[in-house]
Amino acid sequence: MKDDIRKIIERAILVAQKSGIFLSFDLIKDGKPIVEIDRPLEKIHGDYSSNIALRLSKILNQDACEIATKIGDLILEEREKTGIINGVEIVHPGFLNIFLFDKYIQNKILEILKQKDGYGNIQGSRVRGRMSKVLLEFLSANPTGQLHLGHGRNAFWGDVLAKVLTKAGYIVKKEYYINNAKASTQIKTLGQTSVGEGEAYLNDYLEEKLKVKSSKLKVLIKNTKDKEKLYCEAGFLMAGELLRDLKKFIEKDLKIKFDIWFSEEDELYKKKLVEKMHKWLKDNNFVYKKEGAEWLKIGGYGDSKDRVLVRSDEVHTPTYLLPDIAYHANKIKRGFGRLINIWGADHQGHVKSMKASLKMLKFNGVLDILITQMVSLKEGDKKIKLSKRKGKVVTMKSLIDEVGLDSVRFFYLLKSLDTHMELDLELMKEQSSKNPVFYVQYAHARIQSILKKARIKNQESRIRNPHLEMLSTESELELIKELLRFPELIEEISRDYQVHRLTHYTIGLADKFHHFYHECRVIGDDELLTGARLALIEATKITLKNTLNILGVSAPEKM
RNA sequence: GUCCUCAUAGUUCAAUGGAUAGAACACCAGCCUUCUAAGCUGGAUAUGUAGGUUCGAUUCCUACUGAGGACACCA
Repeated sequence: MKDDIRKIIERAILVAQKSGIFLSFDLIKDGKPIVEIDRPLEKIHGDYSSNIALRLSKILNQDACEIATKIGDLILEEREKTGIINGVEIVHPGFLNIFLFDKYIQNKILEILKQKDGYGNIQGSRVRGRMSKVLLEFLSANPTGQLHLGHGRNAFWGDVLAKVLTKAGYIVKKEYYINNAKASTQIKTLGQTSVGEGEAYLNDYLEEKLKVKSSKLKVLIKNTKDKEKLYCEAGFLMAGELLRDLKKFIEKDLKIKFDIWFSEEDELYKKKLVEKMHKWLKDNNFVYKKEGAEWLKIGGYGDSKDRVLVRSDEVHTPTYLLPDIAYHANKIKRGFGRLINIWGADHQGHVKSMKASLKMLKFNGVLDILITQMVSLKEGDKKIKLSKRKGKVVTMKSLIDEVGLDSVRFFYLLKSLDTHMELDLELMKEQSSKNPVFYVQYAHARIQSILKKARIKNQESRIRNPHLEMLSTESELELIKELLRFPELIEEISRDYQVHRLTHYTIGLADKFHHFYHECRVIGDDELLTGARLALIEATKITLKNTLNILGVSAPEKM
């Protein structure tokens, strides 16, 4: 749609250049077309608008309105031939507002009906080869306990982004990185707690888990003399058990299916990838010794300073940096050209390190790291800090049990990742009945109800060859235009990752539908009109359902 | 002290540099003989402060104020 319009404007500009009306200039700048097509907020400003004349004003040293007028005239010359743009309007200071033929808009319904679940898929995606392969790593919570409220953002965002990118034509793998290396501090600490010699990570949940100590753990305690080794092994064992719970919760309760569960211990340490990376870095002169530790010369690659790679302790344990580099090198080796990581705000300081280390590896693909800002809690005026270790831990489980998954997902996905999300637990519970998710779901249920009635009245077959020109009232045309935004949105989100725009879109779409419902009766005496309107609500249902599917929110048949 | 993010209506949040800054909740006034009133229609209220860039700034830049986070041989 947007592309069609862009092409028409570009063609007009080329014609103007050829005939000497405009000087010659490139239509593409920095890899992007200079002709931008927007959807105006106000409908009196057209179906689409372009600021091209304002942009050209400087290049051509001409008044923007004059330029817009010239382009507009050329577009109108092709009006009948293309059958897309019906009219243009030039508005101060130089906007080119575009009005489409109703027929062109109406006929788009047929495409939606034809594509069904596939509606919204971007056809003929521009990305090919390695760059089309995306590894999306998210959640990756330490296997030391349950998921808390902060994890929800990461989890839902990643899940939805994966679906959007898939629709946009990428091949996406969702990966969960299991931080279970025996050499790591958190596994040792977990192990220490597990054998009853520490209190870190201890809470009701873990205590419950430890009560039913597995026989393996008992054997381990009995047979392992070396304390250090005992902690490592016990931690690893316990992490495995906790992970089983976690996995089940993620798949069953959060309804998120990861493609790959990547075990740090098994995939990186056992397969000696950490060791190999260490050697490679040393061989390539990226490492130097200082104060008994090994340092990585990462400061020269964009990080703010050099970092410790291997500690000065007796056993020379690596810091997180070494396995992380090995991990990312492995992602690259697996053929992914686009790496996306979703991290919590507490890892924000490592973004530079990670990017710098990939520079060392001469990675020529893309690494995007999304940071989810903190979730804080309040009850009334009191702020509560979320902490994994101590204090009040509110788990995702308890929230979902209380509010329901649809509501929770919708609520989380309504907010940009960059905002500091403040949850009022009381309000959330209250909102479970006032949540906009019900507004959206209600629209879907309503459509189903009408379609069901049409089926009973044997009117359903009319959808097949609808007389779409009957859809001429404002509320009908507005609804169709809203449906047509969906693929545009998928395309935009695949570039800016702003998943929450999709959630807001469902509200807007439901809004347009409810308005239409109020204005127009679907099943009536006029058979042609009934058929056309049935086609319209069928297309609305498809679009709404596809969007809700992406969000992971159910589209109920009735409410 | 340095770095990252944020500051919009009473509240929770929107707005690829665009035109009259949008929703929801709460509040007020209307609308069910008709496909689901979990709906529709109407109403009041907001861009932290001071500069700058631009035809045009909530958006970009600088300073300030305030909030959260990160600054380890933890991950």
